[in-house]
Amino acid sequence: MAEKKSDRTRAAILAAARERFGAEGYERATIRSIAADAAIDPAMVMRYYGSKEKLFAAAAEFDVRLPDFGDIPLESLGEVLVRHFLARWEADDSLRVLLRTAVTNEVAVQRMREIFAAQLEPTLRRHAVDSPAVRAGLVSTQMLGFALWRYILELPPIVTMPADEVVFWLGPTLTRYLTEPSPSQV
Amino acid sequence: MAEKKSDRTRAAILAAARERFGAEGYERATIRSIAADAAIDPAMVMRYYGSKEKLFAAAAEFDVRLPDFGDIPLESLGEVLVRHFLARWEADDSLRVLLRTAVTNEVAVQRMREIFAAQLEPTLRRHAVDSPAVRAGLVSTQMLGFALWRYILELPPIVTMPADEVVFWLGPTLTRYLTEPSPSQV
DNA sequence: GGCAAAAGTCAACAGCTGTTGGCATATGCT
DNA sequence: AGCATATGCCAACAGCTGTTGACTTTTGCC
Repeated sequence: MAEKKSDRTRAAILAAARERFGAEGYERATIRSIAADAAIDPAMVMRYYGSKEKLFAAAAEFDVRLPDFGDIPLESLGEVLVRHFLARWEADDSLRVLLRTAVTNEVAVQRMREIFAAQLEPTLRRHAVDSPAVRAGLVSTQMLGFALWRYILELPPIVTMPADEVVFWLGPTLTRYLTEPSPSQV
Repeated sequence: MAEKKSDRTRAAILAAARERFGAEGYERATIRSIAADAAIDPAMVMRYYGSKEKLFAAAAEFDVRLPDFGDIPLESLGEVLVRHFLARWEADDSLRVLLRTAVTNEVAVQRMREIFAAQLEPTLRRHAVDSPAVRAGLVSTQMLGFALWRYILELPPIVTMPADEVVFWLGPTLTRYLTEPSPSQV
Protein backbone atom coordinates (compact mmCIF):
# COMPACT_ATOMS: atom_id res chain seq x y z
CA MET A 1 0.00 0.00 0.00
CA ALA A 2 3.02 2.21 -0.48
CA GLU A 3 1.49 4.10 -3.41
CA LYS A 4 -2.23 3.90 -3.82
CA LYS A 5 -3.03 6.92 -5.94
CA SER A 6 -0.68 6.02 -8.74
CA ASP A 7 -1.99 2.47 -8.85
CA ARG A 8 -5.47 3.75 -9.50
CA THR A 9 -4.47 5.90 -12.46
CA ARG A 10 -2.24 3.11 -13.71
CA ALA A 11 -5.28 0.87 -13.76
CA ALA A 12 -7.42 3.57 -15.36
CA ILE A 13 -4.89 3.95 -18.15
CA LEU A 14 -4.75 0.21 -18.70
CA ALA A 15 -8.53 -0.09 -18.82
CA ALA A 16 -8.83 2.77 -21.30
CA ALA A 17 -6.01 1.31 -23.37
CA ARG A 18 -7.68 -2.08 -23.56
CA GLU A 19 -10.92 -0.54 -24.69
CA ARG A 20 -9.33 1.67 -27.34
CA PHE A 21 -6.98 -0.98 -28.65
CA GLY A 22 -9.84 -3.45 -28.74
CA ALA A 23 -12.17 -1.09 -30.53
CA GLU A 24 -9.84 0.62 -32.97
CA GLY A 25 -6.68 -1.45 -33.30
CA TYR A 26 -3.12 -0.47 -32.57
CA GLU A 27 -2.55 2.40 -35.00
CA ARG A 28 -5.86 4.20 -34.63
CA ALA A 29 -5.81 4.10 -30.86
CA THR A 30 -3.74 7.14 -29.94
CA ILE A 31 -2.07 7.82 -26.64
CA ARG A 32 -3.91 11.12 -26.50
CA SER A 33 -7.30 9.47 -26.84
CA ILE A 34 -6.46 6.82 -24.26
CA ALA A 35 -5.28 9.51 -21.84
CA ALA A 36 -8.48 11.48 -22.43
CA ASP A 37 -10.58 8.41 -21.63
CA ALA A 38 -8.64 7.94 -18.42
CA ALA A 39 -9.04 11.66 -17.70
CA ILE A 40 -5.32 12.30 -17.30
CA ASP A 41 -2.48 13.89 -19.23
CA PRO A 42 -0.86 12.02 -22.12
CA ALA A 43 2.48 12.50 -20.41
CA MET A 44 1.29 10.29 -17.57
CA VAL A 45 0.90 7.39 -19.94
CA MET A 46 4.52 7.73 -20.89
CA ARG A 47 5.66 8.05 -17.31
CA TYR A 48 3.89 4.87 -16.30
CA TYR A 49 4.32 2.70 -19.34
CA GLY A 50 7.34 4.15 -21.13
CA SER A 51 6.04 3.93 -24.69
CA LYS A 52 3.00 3.04 -26.74
CA GLU A 53 4.49 -0.34 -27.57
CA LYS A 54 4.97 -1.16 -23.91
CA LEU A 55 1.49 0.06 -23.05
CA PHE A 56 0.12 -2.22 -25.70
CA ALA A 57 2.15 -5.14 -24.40
CA ALA A 58 0.70 -4.51 -20.95
CA ALA A 59 -2.83 -4.24 -22.34
CA ALA A 60 -2.50 -7.51 -24.22
CA GLU A 61 -0.93 -9.26 -21.26
CA PHE A 62 -3.12 -11.80 -19.53
CA ASP A 63 -3.12 -15.34 -18.31
CA VAL A 64 -3.08 -17.58 -21.32
CA ARG A 65 -2.75 -20.90 -19.53
CA LEU A 66 -5.30 -23.48 -20.49
CA PRO A 67 -6.65 -25.57 -17.65
CA ASP A 68 -5.55 -29.18 -17.49
CA PHE A 69 -7.78 -31.15 -19.84
CA GLY A 70 -5.80 -34.35 -19.29
CA ASP A 71 -8.61 -36.41 -17.82
CA ILE A 72 -11.25 -35.42 -20.33
CA PRO A 73 -11.92 -38.08 -22.96
CA LEU A 74 -10.86 -37.03 -26.42
CA GLU A 75 -14.41 -37.48 -27.73
CA SER A 76 -15.80 -34.71 -25.56
CA LEU A 77 -12.73 -32.47 -25.59
CA GLY A 78 -14.07 -30.59 -28.61
CA GLU A 79 -17.17 -29.49 -26.80
CA VAL A 80 -15.20 -28.53 -23.70
CA LEU A 81 -12.82 -26.44 -25.76
CA VAL A 82 -15.64 -24.55 -27.45
CA ARG A 83 -17.22 -23.69 -24.12
CA HIS A 84 -13.90 -22.72 -22.62
CA PHE A 85 -12.88 -20.39 -25.44
CA LEU A 86 -16.33 -18.85 -25.63
CA ALA A 87 -16.22 -18.06 -21.91
CA ARG A 88 -12.72 -16.69 -22.34
CA TRP A 89 -13.69 -14.36 -25.13
CA GLU A 90 -16.67 -13.04 -23.29
CA ALA A 91 -14.98 -12.60 -19.91
CA ASP A 92 -12.90 -9.55 -20.82
CA ASP A 93 -11.64 -7.90 -23.98
CA SER A 94 -7.99 -8.93 -23.86
CA LEU A 95 -8.53 -11.48 -26.58
CA ARG A 96 -10.42 -8.98 -28.67
CA VAL A 97 -7.51 -6.57 -28.28
CA LEU A 98 -5.20 -9.28 -29.47
CA LEU A 99 -7.24 -10.34 -32.46
CA ARG A 100 -7.89 -6.80 -33.65
CA THR A 101 -4.22 -5.89 -33.48
CA ALA A 102 -2.63 -9.19 -34.48
CA VAL A 103 -3.31 -8.32 -38.08
CA THR A 104 -0.78 -5.49 -38.10
CA ASN A 105 1.28 -5.93 -34.93
CA GLU A 106 4.02 -8.53 -34.77
CA VAL A 107 3.99 -8.78 -30.97
CA ALA A 108 0.29 -9.56 -31.02
CA VAL A 109 0.75 -12.19 -33.72
CA GLN A 110 3.34 -14.02 -31.68
CA ARG A 111 1.19 -13.99 -28.57
CA MET A 112 -1.70 -15.30 -30.64
CA ARG A 113 0.43 -18.16 -31.93
CA GLU A 114 1.55 -18.79 -28.39
CA ILE A 115 -1.99 -19.19 -27.14
CA PHE A 116 -3.46 -21.23 -29.92
CA ALA A 117 -0.50 -23.30 -30.94
CA ALA A 118 1.99 -23.45 -28.09
CA GLN A 119 -0.74 -23.84 -25.46
CA LEU A 120 -3.07 -26.12 -27.30
CA GLU A 121 -0.53 -28.43 -28.82
CA PRO A 122 0.89 -29.81 -25.52
CA THR A 123 -2.66 -30.43 -24.34
CA LEU A 124 -3.30 -32.57 -27.37
CA ARG A 125 0.07 -34.25 -27.04
CA ARG A 126 -1.01 -35.41 -23.62
CA HIS A 127 -3.85 -37.23 -25.32
CA ALA A 128 -1.37 -39.02 -27.52
CA VAL A 129 -2.90 -38.04 -30.83
CA ASP A 130 -0.76 -38.07 -33.95
CA SER A 131 0.37 -34.80 -35.59
CA PRO A 132 -0.77 -32.63 -32.67
CA ALA A 133 0.54 -29.46 -34.32
CA VAL A 134 -1.73 -29.88 -37.32
CA ARG A 135 -4.74 -30.69 -35.16
CA ALA A 136 -4.10 -27.75 -32.87
CA GLY A 137 -3.86 -25.57 -35.99
CA LEU A 138 -7.16 -26.83 -37.35
CA VAL A 139 -8.92 -26.22 -34.06
CA SER A 140 -7.45 -22.72 -34.07
CA THR A 141 -8.77 -21.97 -37.54
CA GLN A 142 -12.33 -22.78 -36.53
CA MET A 143 -12.22 -21.04 -33.15
CA LEU A 144 -10.53 -17.88 -34.39
CA GLY A 145 -12.67 -17.71 -37.50
CA PHE A 146 -15.74 -17.84 -35.32
CA ALA A 147 -14.38 -15.16 -32.99
CA LEU A 148 -13.48 -12.97 -35.96
CA TRP A 149 -17.00 -12.97 -37.31
CA ARG A 150 -18.67 -12.73 -33.93
CA TYR A 151 -16.60 -10.05 -32.22
CA ILE A 152 -14.83 -8.10 -34.95
CA LEU A 153 -16.64 -8.30 -38.27
CA GLU A 154 -20.00 -8.80 -36.56
CA LEU A 155 -21.96 -10.95 -38.92
CA PRO A 156 -25.54 -10.88 -37.55
CA PRO A 157 -26.39 -14.60 -37.39
CA ILE A 158 -23.04 -15.34 -35.77
CA VAL A 159 -23.25 -12.46 -33.31
CA THR A 160 -26.65 -13.47 -31.98
CA MET A 161 -26.05 -17.21 -31.83
CA PRO A 162 -26.59 -18.48 -28.27
CA ALA A 163 -23.77 -20.38 -26.58
CA ASP A 164 -25.52 -23.74 -26.73
CA GLU A 165 -26.03 -23.48 -30.43
CA VAL A 166 -22.37 -22.54 -30.89
CA VAL A 167 -21.43 -25.72 -29.09
CA PHE A 168 -23.90 -27.69 -31.19
CA TRP A 169 -22.26 -26.52 -34.42
CA LEU A 170 -18.60 -26.15 -33.51
CA GLY A 171 -18.22 -28.96 -30.97
CA PRO A 172 -18.40 -31.85 -33.44
CA THR A 173 -16.10 -29.98 -35.82
CA LEU A 174 -13.37 -29.75 -33.22
CA THR A 175 -13.96 -33.33 -32.13
CA ARG A 176 -13.44 -34.44 -35.69
CA TYR A 177 -10.23 -32.42 -35.98
CA LEU A 178 -9.01 -34.16 -32.84
CA THR A 179 -10.05 -37.74 -33.55
CA GLU A 180 -10.19 -38.26 -37.33
CA PRO A 181 -7.20 -40.30 -38.49
CA SER A 182 -4.73 -38.23 -40.48
CA PRO A 183 -4.71 -38.67 -44.25
CA SER A 184 -1.99 -41.04 -45.41
CA GLN A 185 1.20 -39.20 -46.16
CA VAL A 186 2.96 -39.51 -49.51
CA MET B 1 -6.01 4.11 -76.81
CA ALA B 2 -6.42 7.82 -76.21
CA GLU B 3 -4.04 7.89 -73.23
CA LYS B 4 -1.69 4.96 -72.91
CA LYS B 5 1.00 6.39 -70.68
CA SER B 6 -1.36 7.35 -67.89
CA ASP B 7 -2.99 3.94 -67.91
CA ARG B 8 0.34 2.30 -67.27
CA THR B 9 1.13 4.41 -64.22
CA ARG B 10 -2.44 4.04 -63.01
CA ALA B 11 -1.92 0.30 -63.06
CA ALA B 12 1.48 0.60 -61.39
CA ILE B 13 -0.05 2.59 -58.57
CA LEU B 14 -2.84 0.09 -58.14
CA ALA B 15 -0.42 -2.84 -58.05
CA ALA B 16 1.81 -1.14 -55.50
CA ALA B 17 -1.22 -0.20 -53.43
CA ARG B 18 -2.50 -3.75 -53.37
CA GLU B 19 0.86 -5.04 -52.23
CA ARG B 20 1.30 -2.44 -49.49
CA PHE B 21 -2.27 -2.63 -48.23
CA GLY B 22 -2.05 -6.40 -48.22
CA ALA B 23 1.26 -6.49 -46.41
CA GLU B 24 0.83 -3.68 -43.90
CA GLY B 25 -2.87 -2.87 -43.61
CA TYR B 26 -4.62 0.39 -44.28
CA GLU B 27 -3.00 2.73 -41.75
CA ARG B 28 0.60 1.63 -42.11
CA ALA B 29 0.55 1.69 -45.88
CA THR B 30 1.30 5.31 -46.70
CA ILE B 31 0.66 7.08 -49.97
CA ARG B 32 4.31 8.07 -50.03
CA SER B 33 5.49 4.46 -49.78
CA ILE B 34 3.04 3.31 -52.42
CA ALA B 35 4.19 6.09 -54.74
CA ALA B 36 7.81 5.16 -54.11
CA ASP B 37 7.09 1.53 -55.04
CA ALA B 38 5.44 2.68 -58.23
CA ALA B 39 8.40 5.03 -58.85
CA ILE B 40 6.27 8.12 -59.19
CA ASP B 41 5.39 11.21 -57.23
CA PRO B 42 2.89 11.01 -54.36
CA ALA B 43 0.90 13.77 -56.03
CA MET B 44 0.19 11.43 -58.93
CA VAL B 45 -1.64 9.10 -56.63
CA MET B 46 -3.93 11.92 -55.63
CA ARG B 47 -4.43 13.05 -59.21
CA TYR B 48 -5.48 9.58 -60.34
CA TYR B 49 -7.36 8.29 -57.32
CA GLY B 50 -8.45 11.41 -55.46
CA SER B 51 -7.76 10.23 -51.94
CA LYS B 52 -6.31 7.39 -49.93
CA GLU B 53 -9.78 6.06 -49.18
CA LYS B 54 -10.65 5.93 -52.85
CA LEU B 55 -7.35 4.32 -53.71
CA PHE B 56 -8.06 1.67 -51.13
CA ALA B 57 -11.54 1.14 -52.50
CA ALA B 58 -10.04 0.62 -55.93
CA ALA B 59 -7.41 -1.76 -54.58
CA ALA B 60 -10.01 -3.84 -52.78
CA GLU B 61 -12.32 -3.88 -55.75
CA PHE B 62 -12.63 -7.17 -57.56
CA ASP B 63 -15.16 -9.57 -58.88
CA VAL B 64 -16.85 -11.18 -55.95
CA ARG B 65 -19.43 -13.22 -57.83
CA LEU B 66 -19.54 -16.86 -56.96
CA PRO B 67 -20.07 -19.21 -59.88
CA ASP B 68 -23.42 -20.93 -60.10
CA PHE B 69 -23.32 -23.95 -57.84
CA GLY B 70 -26.99 -24.72 -58.43
CA ASP B 71 -26.49 -28.13 -60.01
CA ILE B 72 -23.98 -29.42 -57.49
CA PRO B 73 -25.47 -31.82 -54.94
CA LEU B 74 -25.49 -30.41 -51.43
CA GLU B 75 -23.36 -33.30 -50.18
CA SER B 76 -20.37 -32.33 -52.29
CA LEU B 77 -20.89 -28.58 -52.16
CA GLY B 78 -18.64 -28.30 -49.11
CA GLU B 79 -15.69 -29.74 -50.93
CA VAL B 80 -16.32 -27.58 -53.98
CA LEU B 81 -16.48 -24.46 -51.83
CA VAL B 82 -13.19 -25.22 -50.13
CA ARG B 83 -11.45 -25.68 -53.46
CA HIS B 84 -13.04 -22.57 -54.89
CA PHE B 85 -12.10 -20.30 -52.01
CA LEU B 86 -8.59 -21.71 -51.80
CA ALA B 87 -8.05 -21.01 -55.50
CA ARG B 88 -9.51 -17.53 -55.01
CA TRP B 89 -7.18 -16.69 -52.15
CA GLU B 90 -4.15 -17.87 -53.99
CA ALA B 91 -4.97 -16.26 -57.34
CA ASP B 92 -4.24 -12.68 -56.32
CA ASP B 93 -3.96 -10.68 -53.13
CA SER B 94 -7.23 -8.77 -53.23
CA LEU B 95 -8.72 -11.00 -50.58
CA ARG B 96 -5.63 -10.68 -48.42
CA VAL B 97 -5.92 -6.91 -48.71
CA LEU B 98 -9.50 -7.14 -47.60
CA LEU B 99 -8.88 -9.44 -44.66
CA ARG B 100 -5.95 -7.47 -43.36
CA THR B 101 -7.81 -4.19 -43.49
CA ALA B 102 -11.30 -5.38 -42.57
CA VAL B 103 -10.25 -5.38 -38.95
CA THR B 104 -9.97 -1.60 -38.82
CA ASN B 105 -11.67 -0.34 -41.96
CA GLU B 106 -15.45 -0.16 -42.17
CA VAL B 107 -15.56 -0.25 -45.96
CA ALA B 108 -13.55 -3.45 -45.99
CA VAL B 109 -15.79 -5.04 -43.36
CA GLN B 110 -18.86 -4.39 -45.42
CA ARG B 111 -17.33 -5.81 -48.53
CA MET B 112 -16.26 -8.86 -46.55
CA ARG B 113 -19.82 -9.36 -45.32
CA GLU B 114 -21.01 -8.90 -48.85
CA ILE B 115 -18.81 -11.69 -50.16
CA PHE B 116 -19.29 -14.24 -47.44
CA ALA B 117 -22.86 -13.59 -46.44
CA ALA B 118 -24.66 -11.83 -49.25
CA GLN B 119 -23.01 -13.97 -51.92
CA LEU B 120 -23.05 -17.30 -50.18
CA GLU B 121 -26.51 -17.11 -48.70
CA PRO B 122 -28.44 -16.95 -52.00
CA THR B 123 -26.41 -19.89 -53.25
CA LEU B 124 -27.55 -21.91 -50.29
CA ARG B 125 -31.08 -20.66 -50.63
CA ARG B 126 -31.15 -22.14 -54.09
CA HIS B 127 -30.48 -25.52 -52.48
CA ALA B 128 -33.53 -25.01 -50.29
CA VAL B 129 -31.79 -25.54 -46.97
CA ASP B 130 -33.34 -24.08 -43.84
CA SER B 131 -31.79 -21.05 -42.08
CA PRO B 132 -29.40 -20.28 -44.96
CA ALA B 133 -28.05 -17.19 -43.21
CA VAL B 134 -26.80 -19.19 -40.26
CA ARG B 135 -25.28 -21.86 -42.47
CA ALA B 136 -23.58 -19.29 -44.66
CA GLY B 137 -22.20 -17.69 -41.51
CA LEU B 138 -20.84 -20.98 -40.21
CA VAL B 139 -19.14 -21.74 -43.50
CA SER B 140 -17.64 -18.25 -43.38
CA THR B 141 -16.21 -18.78 -39.90
CA GLN B 142 -14.33 -21.86 -40.99
CA MET B 143 -13.11 -20.47 -44.29
CA LEU B 144 -12.04 -17.10 -42.97
CA GLY B 145 -10.44 -18.60 -39.86
CA PHE B 146 -8.39 -20.85 -42.08
CA ALA B 147 -7.38 -17.95 -44.31
CA LEU B 148 -6.47 -15.86 -41.29
CA TRP B 149 -4.02 -18.42 -39.97
CA ARG B 150 -2.67 -19.37 -43.39
CA TYR B 151 -2.15 -15.96 -44.99
CA ILE B 152 -2.01 -13.41 -42.18
CA LEU B 153 -0.94 -14.95 -38.89
CA GLU B 154 1.07 -17.65 -40.65
CA LEU B 155 0.84 -20.63 -38.38
CA PRO B 156 3.40 -23.10 -39.80
CA PRO B 157 1.31 -26.31 -40.07
CA ILE B 158 -1.53 -24.36 -41.67
CA VAL B 159 0.72 -22.45 -44.04
CA THR B 160 2.37 -25.57 -45.44
CA MET B 161 -0.75 -27.72 -45.67
CA PRO B 162 -1.24 -28.91 -49.28
CA ALA B 163 -4.54 -28.15 -50.97
CA ASP B 164 -5.74 -31.75 -50.96
CA GLU B 165 -5.24 -32.02 -47.23
CA VAL B 166 -7.11 -28.77 -46.71
CA VAL B 167 -10.03 -30.26 -48.60
CA PHE B 168 -9.77 -33.46 -46.57
CA TRP B 169 -10.09 -31.56 -43.30
CA LEU B 170 -12.36 -28.63 -44.15
CA GLY B 171 -14.61 -30.24 -46.77
CA PRO B 172 -16.59 -32.45 -44.36
CA THR B 173 -16.88 -29.56 -41.91
CA LEU B 174 -18.58 -27.36 -44.48
CA THR B 175 -20.73 -30.25 -45.67
CA ARG B 176 -21.92 -30.74 -42.13
CA TYR B 177 -22.70 -27.03 -41.76
CA LEU B 178 -24.78 -27.29 -44.93
CA THR B 179 -26.62 -30.54 -44.32
CA GLU B 180 -26.95 -31.10 -40.56
CA PRO B 181 -30.52 -30.40 -39.39
CA SER B 182 -30.75 -27.22 -37.33
CA PRO B 183 -31.12 -27.61 -33.58
CA SER B 184 -34.73 -27.32 -32.43
CA GLN B 185 -35.61 -23.75 -31.60
CA VAL B 186 -36.97 -22.78 -28.19
C1' DG C 1 7.62 23.98 -86.04
C1' DG C 2 4.02 25.63 -82.90
C1' DC C 3 0.87 24.79 -79.33
C1' DA C 4 -2.66 22.92 -76.21
C1' DA C 5 -3.29 19.31 -73.21
C1' DA C 6 -1.57 15.63 -70.58
C1' DA C 7 1.89 13.80 -67.37
C1' DG C 8 5.01 14.48 -63.98
C1' DT C 9 7.78 17.26 -60.35
C1' DC C 10 8.52 20.18 -56.40
C1' DA C 11 7.79 22.46 -52.23
C1' DA C 12 4.81 23.50 -48.86
C1' DC C 13 0.54 23.42 -45.95
C1' DA C 14 -1.96 22.08 -41.75
C1' DG C 15 -2.88 18.48 -38.75
C1' DC C 16 -1.82 14.74 -36.08
C1' DT C 17 1.49 11.51 -33.89
C1' DG C 18 4.73 9.71 -29.98
C1' DT C 19 7.68 11.63 -26.87
C1' DT C 20 10.26 14.91 -23.71
C1' DG C 21 11.58 18.32 -20.10
C1' DG C 22 10.30 21.80 -17.01
C1' DC C 23 7.23 23.38 -13.78
C1' DA C 24 3.24 23.21 -10.39
C1' DT C 25 0.78 20.72 -6.97
C1' DA C 26 -0.43 17.28 -3.64
C1' DT C 27 1.05 13.68 -0.54
C1' DG C 28 3.07 11.49 3.36
C1' DC C 29 6.72 11.08 6.62
C1' DT C 30 9.38 12.97 10.83
C1' DA D 1 5.33 22.39 11.13
C1' DG D 2 8.63 21.56 7.08
C1' DC D 3 10.43 19.08 3.44
C1' DA D 4 11.44 15.30 0.14
C1' DT D 5 9.01 12.82 -3.02
C1' DA D 6 5.44 11.26 -5.78
C1' DT D 7 1.98 12.73 -8.91
C1' DG D 8 0.19 15.62 -12.31
C1' DC D 9 -0.13 19.34 -16.02
C1' DC D 10 1.54 22.27 -19.76
C1' DA D 11 3.92 23.51 -23.80
C1' DA D 12 6.77 22.22 -27.13
C1' DC D 13 9.76 19.21 -30.13
C1' DA D 14 10.57 16.65 -34.41
C1' DG D 15 8.70 13.60 -37.53
C1' DC D 16 5.32 11.82 -40.35
C1' DT D 17 0.73 12.00 -42.58
C1' DG D 18 -2.76 13.19 -46.50
C1' DT D 19 -3.44 16.73 -49.51
C1' DT D 20 -2.85 20.97 -52.46
C1' DG D 21 -1.29 24.39 -55.86
C1' DA D 22 2.06 26.19 -58.89
C1' DC D 23 5.48 24.97 -61.89
C1' DT D 24 8.08 22.22 -65.64
C1' DT D 25 8.45 18.65 -68.97
C1' DT D 26 6.67 15.58 -72.32
C1' DT D 27 3.31 14.13 -75.67
C1' DG D 28 0.43 14.26 -79.72
C1' DC D 29 -2.07 16.85 -83.10
C1' DC D 30 -2.52 20.87 -86.91
